[in-house]
Amino acid sequence: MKIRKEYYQQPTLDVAKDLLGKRLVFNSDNHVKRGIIVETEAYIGPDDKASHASRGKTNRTAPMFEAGGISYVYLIYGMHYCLNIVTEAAGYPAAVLIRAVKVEDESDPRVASGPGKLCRYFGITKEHNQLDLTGDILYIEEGNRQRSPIVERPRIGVDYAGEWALKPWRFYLADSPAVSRK
DNA sequence: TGCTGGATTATC
DNA sequence: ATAATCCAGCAA
Repeated sequence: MKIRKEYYQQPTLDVAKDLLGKRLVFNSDNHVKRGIIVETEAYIGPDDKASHASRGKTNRTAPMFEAGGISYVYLIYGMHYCLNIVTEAAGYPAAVLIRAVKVEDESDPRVASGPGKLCRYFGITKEHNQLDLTGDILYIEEGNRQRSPIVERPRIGVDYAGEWALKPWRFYLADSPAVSRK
C-alpha cells in the first residue's frame, strides 16, 4: 500500500527511522525495481552544515524547500546520483537520503548497498528529480514489518560539517547484509 | 568566466 | 590510498 503525502511531512528524524523496512518502488518505461530500505540519513533544516540547503535556496536545492513527499536527486562526484525523500513543511529544507536497499529478487544482496549504487541499479537519474511520491513512477509502500534493531551513527562523508558531522543521523537495520560500507 | 570540491565507488 | 568525472556555487 502506497504511503500517503502526510507521512512525509512529519519530523525528519521520525521519517528517517520509520522508512527502514519499507519498500522503495521504481517504475520506468520497461522495468520495475523494488527494494527494502535498510539505511537512511537525515538532513535537517537551514542550519545543518552537512546539508546542501545550509547555503540557502539555490537552483539545485529548491526541492528540499518544497513540502514533504517529493524526490530530490542530485549528481555527486560527477558520476553518481543520490536519491533523497523530501520531508516536513514547505519552506523548511529537510530530506532523508536513501543510502541502501535490499533487493529481494537478486542473488547479490549488495547491488544497492550505497546511495550511488542504489541509483545505478534502479536507473534513477536527474530525470527523476522532484517526482511526486504519491504518483506511479517512484513511491514507497509498506514492507515486511521487520523487528530488527535500528542502529544510530554519525552521517558518512560529511566531515567538512564540523559539529554537525557528529550528529547520529544515520540509521540502519542492525542485521541487514545490504548496509553500505560493510 | 574560471575555479574548487563534493551526502561515492571501485580498484590500486 | 586514490583516480574517475561533472557541475553547482561562489568569487571576480
